[in-house]
Amino acid sequence: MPRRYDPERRQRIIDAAIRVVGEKGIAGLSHRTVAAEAGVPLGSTTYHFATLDELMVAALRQANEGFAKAVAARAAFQDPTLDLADELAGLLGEWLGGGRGETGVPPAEGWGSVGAELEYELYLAALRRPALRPVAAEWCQDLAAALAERTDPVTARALVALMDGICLQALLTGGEYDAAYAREMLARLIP
Amino acid sequence: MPRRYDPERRQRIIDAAIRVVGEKGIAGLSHRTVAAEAGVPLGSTTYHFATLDELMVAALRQANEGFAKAVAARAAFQDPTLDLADELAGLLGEWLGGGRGETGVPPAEGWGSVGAELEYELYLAALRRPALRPVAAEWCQDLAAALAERTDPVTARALVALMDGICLQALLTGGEYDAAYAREMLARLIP
Amino acid sequence: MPRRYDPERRQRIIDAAIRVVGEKGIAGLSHRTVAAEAGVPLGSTTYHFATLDELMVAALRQANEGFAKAVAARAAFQDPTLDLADELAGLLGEWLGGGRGETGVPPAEGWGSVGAELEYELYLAALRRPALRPVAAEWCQDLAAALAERTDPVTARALVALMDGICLQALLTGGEYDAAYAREMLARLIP
Amino acid sequence: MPRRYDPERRQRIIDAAIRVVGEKGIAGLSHRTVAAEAGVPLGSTTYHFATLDELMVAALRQANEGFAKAVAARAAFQDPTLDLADELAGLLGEWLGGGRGETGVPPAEGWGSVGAELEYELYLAALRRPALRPVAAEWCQDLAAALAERTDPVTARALVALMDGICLQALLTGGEYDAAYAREMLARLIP
DNA sequence: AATGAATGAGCATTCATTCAT
DNA sequence: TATGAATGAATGCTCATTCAT
Repeated sequence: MPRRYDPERRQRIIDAAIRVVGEKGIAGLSHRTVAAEAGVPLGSTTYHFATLDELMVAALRQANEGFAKAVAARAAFQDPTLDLADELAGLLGEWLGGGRGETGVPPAEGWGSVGAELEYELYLAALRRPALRPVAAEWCQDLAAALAERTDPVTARALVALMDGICLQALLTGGEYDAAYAREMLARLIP
Repeated sequence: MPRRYDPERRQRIIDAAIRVVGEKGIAGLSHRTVAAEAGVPLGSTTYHFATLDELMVAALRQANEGFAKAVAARAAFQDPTLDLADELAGLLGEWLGGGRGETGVPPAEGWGSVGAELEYELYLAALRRPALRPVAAEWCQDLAAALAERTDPVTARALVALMDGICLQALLTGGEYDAAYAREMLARLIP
Repeated sequence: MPRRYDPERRQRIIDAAIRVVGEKGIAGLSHRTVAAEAGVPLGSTTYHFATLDELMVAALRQANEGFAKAVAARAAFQDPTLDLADELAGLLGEWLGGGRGETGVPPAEGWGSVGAELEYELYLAALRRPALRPVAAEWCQDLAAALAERTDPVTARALVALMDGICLQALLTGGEYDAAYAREMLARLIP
Repeated sequence: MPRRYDPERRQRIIDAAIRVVGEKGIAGLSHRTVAAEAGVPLGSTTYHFATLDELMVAALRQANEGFAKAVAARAAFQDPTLDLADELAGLLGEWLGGGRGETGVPPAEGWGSVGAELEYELYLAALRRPALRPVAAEWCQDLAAALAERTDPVTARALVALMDGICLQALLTGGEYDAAYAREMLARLIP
C-alpha cells in the first residue's frame, strides 16, 4: 500500500471520531473503530493522537464549537421581542429531535448530526475522565454565555441546568418531549 | 476447597458491584473486578448474574432503593411548615457532599456510601444501555412522587429536572455547590 | 475448536517459556511467543499467568531448580578428596558448553538445555525488574550453599562471584574458555 | 521552524541515550524516548543513527570512555606503594554508590553520572546483541590493561572477572556492598 | 541535510462468555 | 449447585523503519 501524503488526515480522524461517538457512544470509541470509520490505518490514529483522551478532547471540543455556533446563530438571542422561554423550549425540541436514531427524524439542520445524546456522552465521560472536564465545562459555559445576553448570568446558568435536566429525563424515559411543559418551567425561572 | 452453601453470596456480589462502580465507574465494572472485590470466584459472578447487564441492573436498583428510603425519610416531605426549596437545596448539598471523595468529608449517613456520582453514572449509562432505562426512570419517578406530596406533579417533575441539572453541572465543572443559588432557583419553580 | 480440558497446560506453558528464553532471550519472551511455542491459545497464557512477570518468575525459578539439582548432584561436593578448584573449572566448561547455540556442541546432560546464557538473561532482567530479583538471588545463594559444603560461606560467595565473572567474559569475548586459567584463579581464592 | 545547522545534535542525542538507558534500561531505549529526552525531532534520531544498534553502540562506547578515563586517573595505578586490592575495593564502592539511586548519595565525580547499572546493562545486553560485543569486550580489556600495570596480565584479567562478579551480585541481590569482603578476596587473587 | 508523516507489526492486558467437571 | 479453566476478540499503546517533502 502506498504511503500517501494526506495533510487532511488529522481532521478526517476527528470527524470520524465524532461520527463514531454519535453512533456508538463514547464507549464505542477506540483507535480501531475510528481508524475503520476514517479509512486510515490504525497507526495513523495513534500517530496523530497519542492517547484516546487526546482524540476525545479534540473531537468533543470540535463538536462543542459546532453546537455553540448553531445556538448563537438563533435569532432569539438577538431579538429581544421573542419570548425566551418559548425559544428555548423550541431549541430543546430541535435538539432532541436530532437525537436517538430510532426516531427516523433526520437531524435538524446545523447540528452537524450532533444531538443531545452527544452532550450526555460527554457528561458521562467527563464524570470519570478529568481530561474531559474542561470540555464539559465549556459546553455549559458557552450556552450560558449565549443565554446571558437575554437575562442575567445566574438565571442563565439555571436555565442551562433545567434544560439539561429536562433533556436527560426525556432521553431516559423514551423521548416524549413535552414542549409546553418545558416552556412553562423555563418561564418560571426567568425573573 | 469446600463448596459452602452461601446464601449471602448473591447479595455480597451486588454490594461489591456498587463499590466497584463507585470507585472506578461503570467502565470499571466487570465480572472480574466484582469477583475480586467480593472475594468470590469469577465463576460465581457469572453464575448468579449471567450477563453484566443483569448485574448492573441489580446493583443499581439496590442503590436506588437506598436513596429513595433516605429521601423519603426526610422530614420536609411530611412537614408542610418547612420551606421546600430550602430542604431540596440542603438535600443536594448532602448528596454532593458524599460524592467525589476528595473533600475528605465522609458521606452522609443513610446514603449507603453511594454518592451523586454513582447515580449519574446510572443515568448517563442508561442513554446507551436499554436495560438500564427502566431503573433510571424509576429513579426520577420515585423522587418526583415524593416531591408531589408537597406540590403538584408537574412542578415536582421540573424540580427533579432542575436538581438533576444543578447536580450534573456541579459534578462536571468541579465547581463548588452553591446552596443559595440552588435554593433561589428551586423556589422560582414552585408556583 | 474444542475447548480441551488440559490439566498439564500450565506446566507446558512454563516449559515453553524456558525454551523461548533459551532461544531468543528474555527480550523475546512475550505472551505471544510463548503461546506459539506451547501450542496453546494466547488467552491461555494470560489466564495462567496474569502478567509476564509472573510467567518469567515461574519459568526462571524452575530453571533454577533444575540447575541447582544438577550442580548438587556432582560428586565433587560430596567427595572431599577431589580438588574443588578443578571441579569448579570443569563445571564452568560444561556450563559454557551448553551455551550459545553456534558452537554445535550439544548441551551437557542434566542441564535441561539451560546453559550459562540463561543465567545471564536472568541477571539482566533482574537488573530492572524487581520481581525477578529474588529469583536471581536464589540462583546465587543456591550455588553458594552447595559450595559452602567444601569451604567456608564467605569464600563460597567469592567463588560464585569469580565464576560469574569468568563466565561473563567468556560469553562476551566469544567463548574461548580457558579452563586452566579458571582453575588457577579459583584455587587462589580458596584459603 | 528554522532548520538550524546544529553540529552538536549528534552529541546531544548520544547524551540523551545514555540518560535514557540509565533511567529506564536498555529496554526503554527507543528512537522516540531518545528524541524526547534530547528535545529533537524523531526524524533527527533516525537520521543520525539509522538503527537503534548504531545508537546503542555510540552511546555505550562513550560511556566506556568516560569510565576508562576516570579509572586510569586513579593514583593507585601509578603508585606502587598503595595496596592494589584496597584501591580496587574502593573503586567498586564508588562505582556502586553511583548506582541504583535509592541511596540518595550523588554519583561520584567523574563518572559522568553513569553508574554500575548502566555498564551491566551493556555487558548483559551484549549476550544477545552481537553489535555490542566489541564494545563490551573493550570494556574488559581496557580495565584489565590498566590493572596490568600493577600485576601480571592474567591476574589482571581475573581481578576484572571477580570485580564483575561482586558487582553483579551486589546489584542483583540488593545487598549492601561489603568493601572488606571485596578487599580480602581481591587480595587473595594477587600472587 | 533534515524531518513530519506514515504504517504494519507487535506488545501486555482485560474481557464476556462458555463449558467440563 | 457451583466453579476453574478456557478462549477469541478486543483494547490502548509503542515501535523501528520508511519516505515524501
